[in-house]
Amino acid sequence: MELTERKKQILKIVVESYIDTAEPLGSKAIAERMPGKISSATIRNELADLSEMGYLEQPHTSAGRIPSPKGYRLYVNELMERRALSAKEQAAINDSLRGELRQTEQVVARAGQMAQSLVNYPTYAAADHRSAVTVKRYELLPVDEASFIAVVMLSDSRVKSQLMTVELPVEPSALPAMSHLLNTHFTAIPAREMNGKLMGLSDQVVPEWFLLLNRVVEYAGALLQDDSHTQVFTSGASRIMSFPEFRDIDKAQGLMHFMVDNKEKLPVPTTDAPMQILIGPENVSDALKESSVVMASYDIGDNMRGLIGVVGPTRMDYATVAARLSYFAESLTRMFGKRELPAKEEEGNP
Amino acid sequence: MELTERKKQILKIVVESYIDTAEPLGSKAIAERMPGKISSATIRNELADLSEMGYLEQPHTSAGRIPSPKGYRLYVNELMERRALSAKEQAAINDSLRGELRQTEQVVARAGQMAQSLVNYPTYAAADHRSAVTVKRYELLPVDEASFIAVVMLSDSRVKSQLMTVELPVEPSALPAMSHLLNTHFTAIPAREMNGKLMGLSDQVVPEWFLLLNRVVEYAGALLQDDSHTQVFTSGASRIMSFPEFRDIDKAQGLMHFMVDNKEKLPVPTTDAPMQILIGPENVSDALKESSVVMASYDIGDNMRGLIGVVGPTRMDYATVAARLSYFAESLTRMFGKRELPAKEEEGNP
DNA sequence: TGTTAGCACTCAGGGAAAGCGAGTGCTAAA
DNA sequence: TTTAGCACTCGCTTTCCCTGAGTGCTAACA
Repeated sequence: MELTERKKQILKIVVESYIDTAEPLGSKAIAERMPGKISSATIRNELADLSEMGYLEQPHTSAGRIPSPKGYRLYVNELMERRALSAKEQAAINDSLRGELRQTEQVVARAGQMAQSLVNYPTYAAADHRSAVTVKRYELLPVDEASFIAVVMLSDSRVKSQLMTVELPVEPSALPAMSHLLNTHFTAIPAREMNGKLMGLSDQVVPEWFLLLNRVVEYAGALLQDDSHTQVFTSGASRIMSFPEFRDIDKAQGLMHFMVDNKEKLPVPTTDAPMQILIGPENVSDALKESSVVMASYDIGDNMRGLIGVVGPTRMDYATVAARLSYFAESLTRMFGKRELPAKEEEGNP
Repeated sequence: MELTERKKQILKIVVESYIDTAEPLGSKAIAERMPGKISSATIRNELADLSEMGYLEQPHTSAGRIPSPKGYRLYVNELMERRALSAKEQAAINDSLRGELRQTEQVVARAGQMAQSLVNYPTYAAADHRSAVTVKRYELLPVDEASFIAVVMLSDSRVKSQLMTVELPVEPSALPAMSHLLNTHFTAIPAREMNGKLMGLSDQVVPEWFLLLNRVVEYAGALLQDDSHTQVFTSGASRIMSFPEFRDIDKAQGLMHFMVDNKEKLPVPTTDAPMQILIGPENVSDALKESSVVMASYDIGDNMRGLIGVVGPTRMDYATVAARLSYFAESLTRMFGKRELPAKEEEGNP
């Protein structure tokens, strides 16, 4: 059976109406919205075809039609108008970005919140390193005879530091030498290579240093493997419950549990595309089988990628969300994509 | 009217049964649970008295009785058995604390999660500084000709650092002198005094330094006022929905919204008591008027206080929650209360 | 004076029955 | 291929009734 233009048009009407009202749409209502004059009987024939082809479903025999996931997919791929944002909408986004740009570390969380207020669906946000982080430089600062500060500079220009106390007194004059040793052997390598390495250097290392160096190396290793940069933030999760499809408490709970207590398992993009949409059963997690997710990514510095996800019912307003989210992501890239504090790489420019 | 022993006993039975089943309890059922043989008619007389005194309520004329907030309050203050934990329960808590103690900064979040699994109600966690944080020491480290690392050590022994780039070249040799200046004038003072101070020192400051120093002072000021230590973590919030009193989607949403999107407004202790309980309408926030909150605090280091809160329906199992939570808070104080890296105070011991 | 038995009364909750109405599929004619 | 007509389906809502748990009150009892 062929998917004629008219069928597509009908599908589009059904999808958009259902997005709007969450009510099934019947043949008569469709007929009224079709351009030209077509009778409801004709529409019924078309509807039967569309159902047979799997683009529409019927909640029960005597109800109107609603889109199936396959129907949404076609809508998103072909039918949806890739709307540009109105000047007003763009201004709203730009306004929300103006001002409060904080530490790189907080950009992600804020971005999620802003997106939330833009799209009016729950959102989540996270960041990922595009390539492995390594240590760029160590610095040890004396504090008093029993403690010192370890400063670790990472390849993505983050700087981390920690106060450390050791049992054996620290000889302040020895710290530069130790820093040097660390900088020589423990930079630009992945965490897993760090573990054994100190052992291998035992002939070069004064035994008294060993404990202290070990502490620093352990700390650096923990930083590299630290998953706090993988931390996921959600905003407006409770809004889920205002959608009629989640008025059912058990469904709502399933989704809420996922969004607030299992954030880490929220989907991440599987492609490099600037935007990706997962519709209902296309989601891997069971909890999301009745929801859709729109994801967009943006650049932070030259080595990180931020992610914003929007969660909603399968009938979410893809056109609006996609338009706003992609504009927002582009704006973020524009703002944070080029590091305002360029990190000079050791290898340098040719 | 007097609150006789028997009345208290009846109240206790009603409260505990209602905590257990969330169902109103009738005179007959109460009579069966009373020691000795008392007829349900007698109980009914007592119930009428207790209702009149405001300790019990009736959902409707022909239902049994349920406790009023005043009834819960009496229960918590007088009737509840302050249970000690069984050895098994204590062991469970100790086990959960063993092992993964991370950075001080993460203790709070983990503590909330652990508490969650202990009490089976949603929890929240936060930390507060008992006294104002100030900067204890600055250190500026050269990176390259246009950037340096600012290391700021705070009075609570946290160490923060940030990479900074300045337009004017940084003369590495000048950094120690700048550090010294910062350490002389910008330590041990509150953030609000920092703002103007640099201006007042303009005669002592080489003009070229000004920009750079300003950046560092601003950074330090931001750290002191940083509210990230006021960040609130919640665990298991979605569990709220499994209580019958929150099967109503709108109630559930109200509370969820509060817990996941308005965490900052969750109650904090108003007294120094190790544990505080807020019952239903005793809560200030409207969203919590039908819930109860049990809060406990513990020490982190010598200058911070962690908070754990448990949120549940008014009929929450106060006895169990209070017992577990206080034991848990005590354990946390034992673990983190004395800083394992003692921060030497400038003033020192006498 | 407190306790108990008895009794009429109340009221939420749970079906069953009935009516409504939106929407369908099918048929036959245009 | 489109349209009008028609019988049929089925989820929702409303109404009504019944049941049973639980009450308050009264009068008798210890």
